[in-house]
Amino acid sequence: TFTYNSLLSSYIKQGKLEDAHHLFDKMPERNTVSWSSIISANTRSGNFFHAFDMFEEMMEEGLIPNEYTLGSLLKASSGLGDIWVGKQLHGWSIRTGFASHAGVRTSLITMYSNCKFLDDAMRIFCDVPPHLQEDIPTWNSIIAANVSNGDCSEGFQLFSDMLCTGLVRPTKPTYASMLNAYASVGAIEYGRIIHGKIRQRWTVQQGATMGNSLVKLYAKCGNLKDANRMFEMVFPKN
RNA sequence: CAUGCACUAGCA
Repeated sequence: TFTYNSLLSSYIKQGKLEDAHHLFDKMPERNTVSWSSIISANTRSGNFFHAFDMFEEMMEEGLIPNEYTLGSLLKASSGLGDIWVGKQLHGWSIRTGFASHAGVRTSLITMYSNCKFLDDAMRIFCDVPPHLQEDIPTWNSIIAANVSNGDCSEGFQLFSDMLCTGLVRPTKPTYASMLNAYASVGAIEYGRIIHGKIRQRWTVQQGATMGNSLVKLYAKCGNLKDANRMFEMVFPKN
């Protein structure tokens, strides 16, 4: 089964979902890892309903989801904006103890955030025990949650709290959220500082996924010349 | 052997 799972995950990495499903169907044995792989592949590609279908089939085979499966299922409910399913999963993860895993927490925060329940997202974040404060996706998710739900000042506060712990370094998603926040409050000069930090750490190529946020920042703040310059740097061929 | 975080065109 390990061998089959490895092959399965390599299909998924190559984006060959058809082949992955085909292999999955004819595997002699499927364990929780196999199911988690195929379910996460479906949520990542936006097939949320299919992910839940597979989840049902998994249960029918008598297998119990674990923290990996749960993360993907929460992401699927988040993608559907289905707060009801999300809450069911939340309840179940508390009862089983999986809620204590960093990945599950992050998914819960994102799920509540996408469903516009910022308060619930914050409640989850506040329960994070100290030893999980070094998990950067957890910070990123709660910062993004506040920024995208309109509470930028809380986003700035959290960012600074994060730096104060000294436990984690910002990553690309962290900076992207900060750029979005500065864009939405029109603080272009602070945005430039972030831009500088990004340039210190990544090449234009490596930082390409933050290009959109940079274009947005400069465009929003009326500096079309810089926005155009960013656009050309990030998408040189177009 | 598998999970979770930002960005991801235009119009509306």
